[in-house]
Amino acid sequence: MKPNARDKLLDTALSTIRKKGYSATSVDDLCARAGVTKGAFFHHFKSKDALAVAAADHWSQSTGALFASAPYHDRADPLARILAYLDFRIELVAGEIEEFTCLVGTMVQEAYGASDEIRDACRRSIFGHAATLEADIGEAIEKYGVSGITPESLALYTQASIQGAFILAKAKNDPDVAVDMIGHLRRYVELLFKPKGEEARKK
Amino acid sequence: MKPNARDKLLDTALSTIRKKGYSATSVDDLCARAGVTKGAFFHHFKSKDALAVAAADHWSQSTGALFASAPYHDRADPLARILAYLDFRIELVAGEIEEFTCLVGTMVQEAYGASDEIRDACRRSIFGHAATLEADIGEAIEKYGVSGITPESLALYTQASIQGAFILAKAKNDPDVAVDMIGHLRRYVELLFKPKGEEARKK
DNA sequence: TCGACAATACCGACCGGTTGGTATGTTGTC
DNA sequence: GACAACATACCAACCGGTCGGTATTGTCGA
Repeated sequence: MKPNARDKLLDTALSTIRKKGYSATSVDDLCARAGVTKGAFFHHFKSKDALAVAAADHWSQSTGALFASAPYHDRADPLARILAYLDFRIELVAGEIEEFTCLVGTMVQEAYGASDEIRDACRRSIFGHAATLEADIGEAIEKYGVSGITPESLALYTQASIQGAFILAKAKNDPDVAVDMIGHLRRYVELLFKPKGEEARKK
Repeated sequence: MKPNARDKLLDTALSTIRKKGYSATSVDDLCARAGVTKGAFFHHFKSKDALAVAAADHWSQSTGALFASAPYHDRADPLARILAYLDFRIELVAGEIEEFTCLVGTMVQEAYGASDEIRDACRRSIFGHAATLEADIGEAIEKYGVSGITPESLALYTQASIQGAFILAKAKNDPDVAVDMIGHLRRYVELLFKPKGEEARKK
């Protein structure tokens, strides 16, 4: 089972851009790491920016598969599913920083003003993943009678908090701070859905 | 009052790096925008990375002055001060994206793996600003009898959420989503400190 | 008050290496 | 023999950084 040049470049792009950023990652560097030639690169991608768009889509696909098969969907209660999702996000924060941070969150910061195509690919990835949370949030809102928020808005806020957690982890060069930040996000969700006047005792 | 080359370069760096990212901003570009020559650049900064560190420190200083003189300190109640701070942050989200997003949040994503000096300058800026919130949070925790969180942790979480809000605004190319995200952060703080007889009694 | 000197601020041509991108093969497969 | 999948060689523009030089300012003794 031999991966072709295109797949090797895409996989290499994910790790390299996450570690060095998009602009600082050169085509030559990518080719050398992937073990392919420059000719192969421009055979599969018409430009460096096109590779970035393809990498963002590849990212959407692989992370989509990861979350689709994650265990948090099993819970019967919609709030439990949301909290289990956040616990899963906490579990993912492990090892080196470039291994758990977000490709598209990193890339959009650099490229939002330079390339509409890259920005839009990153938007699709982030907002698309957020959309997968909306059903559970909507159910929880209805079940627990919460008012004043929409499923879309809260779903996006989970992603904002997690992206921000990655920034702080990078700044401090310490994954633990990201775990702490997602813990706050988890507490927010608990407080939001906590039935009034009743203390939900769990864990 | 004629600004010297160093100050012009620093001011230019803030806006340019916020718009294009650090790696994509060339020394020539900076010099052209600032109206100075390359000789002047390397007279004042020994390298491009040194300019980045100086720009981060300059950013810390100017934002520090902005928040120090902001009106939210006037409130008598510590929780009111925190909420007024968040309202102030919401007010700041106006105009073009590159005018309200965070220089060091953008820069640390690119440079955390490439330069310890830049990463540390960004860390000082973010964590230093967060530290200015700790006193108010500490007072509010004591006054409202909240347990389970530390002032440092919550202060950092405000910054994480705000940084994440900027990422989403960039991805969507829409400042409004950032306002919505900071609104969630504000709601979290309200819920955290809302007097709850039952929870205050226990533990 | 002044000239001598030094330090600082700034200039712009220049350098070697790297950049994204192209033009032209070569190879394997149907 | 057509076509996709690569490889090789190459390019002009650009990159961060250097260097020798000049203009301006500060200082201090006479």
